This record gives sequence, C-alpha cells and structure tokens, in this order.
Amino acid sequence: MGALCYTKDMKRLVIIDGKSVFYRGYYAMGALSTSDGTPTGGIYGFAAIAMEIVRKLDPTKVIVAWDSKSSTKKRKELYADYKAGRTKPGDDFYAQIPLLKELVLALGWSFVECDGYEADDIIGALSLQADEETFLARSSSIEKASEWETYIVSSDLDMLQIVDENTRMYRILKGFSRLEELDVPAVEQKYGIKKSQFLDLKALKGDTSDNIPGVAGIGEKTAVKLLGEYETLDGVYAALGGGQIKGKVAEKLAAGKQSAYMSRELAQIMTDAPVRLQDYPDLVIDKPRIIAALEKLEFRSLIRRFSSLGKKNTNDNKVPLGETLSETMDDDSSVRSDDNLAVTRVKNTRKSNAGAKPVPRKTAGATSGSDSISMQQTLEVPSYATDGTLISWGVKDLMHKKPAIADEILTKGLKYWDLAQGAFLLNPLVRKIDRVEEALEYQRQQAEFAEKPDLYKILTQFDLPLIPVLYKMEEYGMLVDRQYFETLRREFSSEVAAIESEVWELAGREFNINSPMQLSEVLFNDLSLPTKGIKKTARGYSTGVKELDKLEKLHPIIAKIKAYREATKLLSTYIEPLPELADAVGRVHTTFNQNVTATGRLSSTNPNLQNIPVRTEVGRRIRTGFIAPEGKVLVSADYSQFELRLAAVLANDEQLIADFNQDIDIHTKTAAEAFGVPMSEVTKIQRRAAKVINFGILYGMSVRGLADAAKMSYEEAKKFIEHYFELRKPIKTYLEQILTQARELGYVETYYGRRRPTPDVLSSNFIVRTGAERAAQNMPIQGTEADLMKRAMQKIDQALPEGSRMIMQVHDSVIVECSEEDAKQISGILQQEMENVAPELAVRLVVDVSVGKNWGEL
DNA sequence: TCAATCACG
DNA sequence: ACGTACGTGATTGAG
Repeated sequence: MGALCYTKDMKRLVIIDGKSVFYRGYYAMGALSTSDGTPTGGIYGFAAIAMEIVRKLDPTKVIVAWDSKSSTKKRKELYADYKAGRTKPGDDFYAQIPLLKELVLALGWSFVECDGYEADDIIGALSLQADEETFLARSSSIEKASEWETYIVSSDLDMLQIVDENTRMYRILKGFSRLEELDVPAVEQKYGIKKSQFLDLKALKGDTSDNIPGVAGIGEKTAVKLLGEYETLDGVYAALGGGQIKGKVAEKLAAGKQSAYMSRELAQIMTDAPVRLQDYPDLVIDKPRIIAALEKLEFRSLIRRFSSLGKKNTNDNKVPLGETLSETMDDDSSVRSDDNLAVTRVKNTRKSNAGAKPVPRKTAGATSGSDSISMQQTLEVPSYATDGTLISWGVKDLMHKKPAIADEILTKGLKYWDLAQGAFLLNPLVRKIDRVEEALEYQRQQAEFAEKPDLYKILTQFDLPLIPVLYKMEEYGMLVDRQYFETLRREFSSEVAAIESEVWELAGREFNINSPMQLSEVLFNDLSLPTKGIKKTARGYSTGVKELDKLEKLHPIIAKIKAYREATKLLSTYIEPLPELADAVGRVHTTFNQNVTATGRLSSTNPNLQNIPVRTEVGRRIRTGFIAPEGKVLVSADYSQFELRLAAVLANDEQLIADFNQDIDIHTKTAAEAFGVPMSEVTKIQRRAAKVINFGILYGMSVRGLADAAKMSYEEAKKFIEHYFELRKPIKTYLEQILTQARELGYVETYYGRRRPTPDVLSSNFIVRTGAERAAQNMPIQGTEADLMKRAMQKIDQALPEGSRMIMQVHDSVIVECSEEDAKQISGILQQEMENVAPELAVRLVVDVSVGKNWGEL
C-alpha cells in the first residue's frame, strides 16, 4: 500500500445522502409492502440503488449519512420533489426508517447521524477527510495513508460543490431509473462555468429548493455570463464598482449585493462535522446476513440479483447476444445491468470527433480550469448480435461519440439496430424510454416486431436508414453569420431598452413587462382596462397576444407591449444564443430527434432550427443570418400543400385529387364552392376562410376553432362547416371512419402503417376525449407526411453529388448547401426525388425550389 | 419544476 | 355541455 503504485490501490468511498435516496425510492416504488403489510417501497428503491452501487463501484467503504432531527441549519426545508408538489410523506414513510437502518447494517455499511448537522455537512466532512488522506498518501510515504476515490450518491445538486478530481457524484434521476455520473468536466459542462465558480454561481442565481435567495432578477444565464466575464463574485462586484456593468443587470446587482454574499455563505457546505472517516469500518460482505435481510423484506428479485453478483464477465468487444456485457472497460467489478438501473455517465461534451471531414462539432464549454486530472474513462461498448448487427440505444449518439463506428456505418455498411427507435415505434406515446439490458431488449423487440410486420417495415425502411442521414446533417451543421447577429443584437437591445422606457412611461411605473403577472396588474389595475372578455389563467388575466389584440384600440401601451414581446423573444431565443452555439468556424449543429413526436415527425433541439421565424418581417431578419459559405449557396425545396394532398389521398376524395392534379388553386376552388360564386369572383376574405377550413381538416376541426381562426361568428362557422362537408363527403366519411378505428382498434395509423395508440378516445372526460379525437384524426395525415419526408431524405442523400450536403429539414422542406455552379443541378435533383417519392399515391406532389445566399432569401 | 408565451410546420 | 384547432422546443417568471 505504498505511494508508488497508487492508481491500482485506490480505495473507493461511497457516501450516500440517505434521506434523499430513500425519499426518491419511496415515491418511485409506490406502495410496496411485505405480505404482513409492512411498507417497504422506500427501502426497495434504496436497496436497488445499493445493489447497483456495489456492483458498479466495488466500494471499500460505504457510509449512509442521515439528517439529524435537530440540525441547526434551516436552509433546507424539504427536498426538491416534495416542494414540487408531491403529497406529504405519510406515516409509512417514517415507519420504514428503522427497517432501512437494519438493512444498511446488514449490508456492512455504516449509518451516520450527527446531532446538529445535516447529511450535507457529514458528507462534506467525510469527503474532505478522504481528500486529505489522499493528499497525504501522495505527498509523503506514510504507510497508513490511502488514496480515496469518493462517490457521493444523492438527488440533490447542491452536492456538486464538493465534486473535485477525487470526488464525483452520482445523481439519481427522475423516476429512479438511472444514475447520472457527474465529475468535474461534467459539472463544468452542465453549468457552463468552471467548477471553482460553482458557489459564486449559486450566490448570484440562488436556489429556491434550498432557500438561497441569490440576486433578485439574476437567473442562470445572466449569472453564467457574468462569471464568464469577471471570474468570481468579487470580480463581478469589482466590475460593478468600476462601472463596467450597465443597465438593468447593474441595478439588480447593486440591490442584491448583500443577498449575494449571504447566499454564498448559505450555500457553502460545512466540513466541520465531528465525524471521522477512520471510525467507520471497511465493507465486508456477509452474504448470508444480506440474504437474510432481503428475505425479511421479501425482496426476492433483489436476492436473485445479489446472488449473481461476483460472477465475472468478459469484456470482449463483441459479445454474442444472451451473454452479458460490461459497460466499463476499467471497472473490475462485475457489471451486469440486468434491469433498468444502469449507471450511465453524463455526456460531458460532444467531443469534436478527431479530424472528421467537414467541421468538428462544437466542444461545448471549452473548460480548461483543471486538467491534469487522470480521468477514469468510461467507454461505451456497444453490443453486437450474433450476426454482427450493432445494437445500441441511440445509434446516432453513438456515432457522434465514436467516429470509428460512424465510419463503419457510413462507409462499410455495418448493420445496426436502434433499441430506442424500436421501443419508441412500438409505443410512441412514451416519449422517453429508459434503457434496459440490451440483449434482452433486443430479443424482446425482435419478438414483438415479428408479430407486427407493418411496424417492422416502418422501422427498417423509414426510421433506421434515416439515422446516418441525420447524423451527417448534424455533423455538418449550418453556417451562421456571427457578425450579422452581433449587429442584430445591438440593434435589438437598444430597441428593447427604448420600448421598455416608453411602456414604463405610459404605465406610470417601472415593472417587468415579461412577467404576465406584473403586466396584468398594470393593465387591469393601474390602467383599469376592461377585463370583460379577457381569458383568465390560473394566476389572473391572460396577457397573451390574442387578449392584447382585443385591448389594442383602448390604449397606446398595448402596441408597445407587443413590440417589446416580439423583440425580447427574438433576442433571447435566437439572436443571443445562436452565435454562442456556433462552433469554431461558425456552424451550428442541431440534434434531430426521431423518437419524440407521436406522429413520426422529427424534432430539432439544441438549438431548435425548425422554428426559426419566418412570418413577420422582423422575424425573417433572423433567417438572413443563416448563410452559405463563400462560393456556395443554399437550395431549398418545399412541398406545396403536402398535408392537404395527403388528406385527399387518405380520404380517397377523387374530386379533390383531380383538382390537385390539374393544378387548381385549392383554396379558391373551395371558396367558390362553399360560397356559391364563380372562381373568378372569390374575394380575398372568402379565400382566407376557405384556407382556414382546409387547414382545419388537418387538425380535427371544431366549430369554435374555425370561428376564432376565420374571425366569423359561431353560427356562420357552423353553417360553413356543414356546407363544406356536403361538398366533401369523402373527407367527412374518412374522418368518421378514423374515429371508429381509433375506438375499436385502439390506434390509428399512417398510409404506411406507423401507429399511434389512441386510448383517450374512450375517455368519459369531454376535454380529454375530444382532444384525443382531434389528435387521432390528424395523425395519419401528419404521420404520412413524416414517413414520406423520411423516404425523400434518404433518396436525396443518395442522389446528391460530392460537394453538396443536405443540412436542414423542416417537416415539409429541406435545405441543401452546394456550390454556386451546382445549384441548378441540385435544384433538379431535389425536385425530382421529392415529387416522385411516392408513385403509389394517386395525387401529384408538387415541390417548389429556390436558391439563395442565405435562408432569408429562400 | 410548472405555466405562460410564442417561434415553426 | 364544452371552450381546443394538430405536432413540436426555448425562454421566462414564479412558487
């Protein structure tokens, strides 16, 4: 045990924030009890986590820290979940605690309470002592000193402040299904600050669940920004004193100085609890005793799992299905995740994938504060089926993480199966699916897909082949003009400041215009605007734009408020963050998610590039900031009235299909028929109403909805709809038939068989039921659109020549970046591939193409 | 963490 | 009788 070979001889200390873990278990596991009625839900959750910890970490020492009843500090009233509105723990919560203690002792762990100290403080003290001993062991050759790796298990993020190079945290995620490993880089990435700034961050932004006030009006974003510029809390206030910070932020900082420093004190975890690490024994596993304890609690499945502990598994790269697979390369403890308690590591960055062709993805938060840390690398080792098929939860993520695998898939045709995609397809109403053991899940999915050939086809023909296509789009990214955004930012900032003072002037006082609560106070109290006909929300009168429109004529402040809203929205959602998200060469890389939407559409996050403004003039200026590089152009291709054409096909409305195929303006035609006038005499207003109703079909139209949207009376809308359905009998029949199917089969599906379960169409609750009906009627249309778009994207991907890249998809359109010379050819390819994507459909698809130097021109 | 608001198709 | 159009994601303020 000398200082010479310390990497091998690291001891592992696990400290568990007992109540926080128990509390999660208590709610996650529900009303579990033994056969004689003793409640055991909390203990079960605790024990399951315990099992995982032992397996994963092979700890030398485990200590469960528990809050004492008489802790002096008051800052933490209750745990976050409890505050979040859960019901108060019942008697059975407390009844379980003695049993929990028994279990902890049986496991060979220590249970530590300390009068006057919270669990936080005990953890702080013990982990400090472990660090000190480690330091001693490294700096001298004291025989007795050992090096420790400390693991804190808690659901409380406050614990992050004691994370350091020797101490990391396992955080229990919602639902109790996963642990998230947080080490220094992970913390820095998560918050965008250096680890050393963590306390200062709290001091500024506060933490409500811990009753830490922070500085009023300073949130995470501002706090991170300030710390990024001025390093520390002291630095921020020095800058404030020096007049470097201006505007509202400066005022807030000045007002909250005392609170900030007080918050810092409050947030600081104490390390002076009178506990001594060496007082607690090393872990000795007494198998019979543990099994006896588990038996007493009737945790049979845990007994099985526990019994299998200790059997070694191989760590081969390719492991046939049915055998087990370790998640970590370096961990010599037996790791078998045979349930949903896999320990996962938080992605600490989407690393630039060494030398990949186009542009490396952004290395988020290039933190460099503390290197030199010998990081234990957890490697993701994918599974392979016996036929060599790669099996993974999230193949696209894996490709980003492991370029070698991306390369295998892209150039060598490696076969893959995405478990997340499979699971989602089988049940698309569950948006987030927790990982389970891969081999088992693969077999389960194979079995289930074998019984559902249509879904299997969807998976293998639409969703799986799209993965590498999406990967390439994400990888390549979209170029933004950072200078342009900087100019835009200045312009909008001063605009916002100007409007703000005008609004305050008109209101007679200063207030936060972005607070619906304060705003409604000003409008309806101070200015006494009429509340008649104004929609109410849970907290007062609504101040949404619809309501503001009703008041616009009554007071000049309304127009200003609307302008303020638009400007701040654009500023904070797009103008400010977009350039920040760009990588070193100015490209932003969105993430396309294929398993989020119940209809089969893609979604885009980080940033969401599918909702970049287009409708207003001001909004369009943001699109202008998305550009093609020098010598290149953007080519966009949009389907014209895609969903309506698909509705015509799905309903088999021959008249409507014929109209589309003859290139007739469908809204004008609808208006002409509905209002009984020749097409040449249709007024703009009539056409608009017809357009609304045509879209209404796609959404499961209601009379009220139409009346609101088309600005007509309820009676008019009702008549109009009746008349419309007279005209379009097939549509009416189709919509009714969809509902029948939804009620009888419990699902609806797209033309190609993608399904959406519809349990709520049988609900007795009117709102729930009618909502489900509309969703059911919309899904086949929206979903078929999504299916075809996915097919088109694959074809485009195959057809595009070298030097051109597809970079965006927005539901019914795509954008390709290519050289100026190629633009014409590419336009042709896009139109060709997209218009001919579904020759089996009776309706002609029409695609409009345009070319420009930026997205705004398209 | 939720509700309100607003951006897109 | 009931008050929503369908599907998303990001930001903000508030409890």
